[in-house]
Amino acid sequence: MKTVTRFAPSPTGYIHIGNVRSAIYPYLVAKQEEGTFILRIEDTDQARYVEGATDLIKDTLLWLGLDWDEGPDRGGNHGPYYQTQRKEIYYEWAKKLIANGRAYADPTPSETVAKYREESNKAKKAFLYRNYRPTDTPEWKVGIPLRLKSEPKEYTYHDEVYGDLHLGPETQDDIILIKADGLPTYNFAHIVDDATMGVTHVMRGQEYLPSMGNYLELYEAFGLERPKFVHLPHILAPTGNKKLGKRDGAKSANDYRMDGILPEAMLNFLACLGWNDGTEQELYSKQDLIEKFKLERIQRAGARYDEQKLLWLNGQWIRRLFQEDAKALYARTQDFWPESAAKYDDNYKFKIFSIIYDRLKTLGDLKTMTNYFFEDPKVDMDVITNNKALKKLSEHEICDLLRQSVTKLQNVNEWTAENLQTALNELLTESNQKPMVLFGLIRIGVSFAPFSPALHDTLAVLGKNTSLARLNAVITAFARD
RNA sequence: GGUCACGUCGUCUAGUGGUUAGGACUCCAGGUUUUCAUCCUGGCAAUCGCGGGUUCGAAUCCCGCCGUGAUCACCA
Repeated sequence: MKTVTRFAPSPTGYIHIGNVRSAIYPYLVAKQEEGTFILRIEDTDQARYVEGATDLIKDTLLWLGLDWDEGPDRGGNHGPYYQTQRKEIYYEWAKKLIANGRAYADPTPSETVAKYREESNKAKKAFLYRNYRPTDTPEWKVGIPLRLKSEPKEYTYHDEVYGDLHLGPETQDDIILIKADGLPTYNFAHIVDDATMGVTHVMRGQEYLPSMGNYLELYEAFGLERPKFVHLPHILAPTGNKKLGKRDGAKSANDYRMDGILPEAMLNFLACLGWNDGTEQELYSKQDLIEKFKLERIQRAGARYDEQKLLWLNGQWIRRLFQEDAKALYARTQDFWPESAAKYDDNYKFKIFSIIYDRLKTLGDLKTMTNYFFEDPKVDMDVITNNKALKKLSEHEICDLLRQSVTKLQNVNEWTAENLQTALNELLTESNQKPMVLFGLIRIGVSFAPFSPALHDTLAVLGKNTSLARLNAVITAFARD
């Protein structure tokens, strides 16, 4: 049987990164078995529906490279892929249940149901509606909630992550199948959809584990074969033990994209949060993941969301992708340069990127780390006088050193990194200074930045005119004092 | 309260009867002739939730306990 998996989000806003993983794993399972990955939009909750949320979700999936085989924009043989467009299918299935006496229309007003619930809560008992099942039920029609007529019993099932599990009769209840607004509940719709779409692996968060009793009963009532169940552990918030949610500041994938996190790193990070292949590998490409992912190696305990590791992974990916194809990676940096870079061409920016990429944690770092390549830095004498290595020198000595440097550098005819390296080394012996002092001084004089790439690289990219002009500007500033 | 699940360094984890309990992130120290970062080397860090048992031997098997979380919607 062909493997079919699905990601079925609700368009109630952006999907935060904690939920993205439940799209990644089904994708990997489908791809590694040359199966089908379906995107289904579960938009049956009209109250929480957010306009544009579907686009946000699609963007996120596309950014991460999780393209779906069937679903919105792609079509497929099992559509429609929006639940609100599948009403007729649900009604048809509902009628099967009514016909064999496993569902009934419930005329009980919701206020009364609420009262029942309150009673149970007060008595400190789990609320089971079947204890209040009405005896006189009308014929079902849209407008009246349709409930499952549960026949509670023991169930045993296998979960690919959690192993063999069993559920007692107390877990089954007369759940609502179709709401008064005529739309199905998740509990009912997902089973019908998965069955009609041929889904072989039901993958979702572990919060659905307690509802399995009801689902198992539904599969049975429909005479359906059970799909494989894969419940995923929660991703925990950075602090506390609760699952990560928007309230903990769980950001959207788009937030990370704008911060300059690479999708490769995000995919790697999320996939390995609660999963590993048993080796000591840390860096996984999408292809690696597709080849090596194994459902049974998913952790059972929740994994804490640790942004530190994401950042590290991102740095690793920046370096790796640069080695693989520097130009291609550079092309992805367009939105991350400081404003002052706008008037410079790609050639110049690519040179900068080439000497600074290996100290970036995110592409966003470009914004703060490259300013001095595009505009002359403000000459700030304090930066020099407060410098640890330069403190010991008098202003006079510093000035002399600067002049000596300018003279030396002026004689570098072909302004290349190699030649500069040579000149700089000669200058070191001639001036009889420590690298910390001499190079530190030139570095600051030319950038006034807390850190920068290797000095000879920086000077080479900056160019002869700019480099010398900046050093002269510092000399002038000293003379003025 | 009922039901279910989970429990190895601060964090992510390896580990399925015999290991000095391994790796990664973070942190610290040293090195790579400037800074920052990369990279390399080394270090700190888990009495394997606790208590019993089985066994010559247990993180690994059994029992009990504790802790944590999820769930008990006309939300998904």
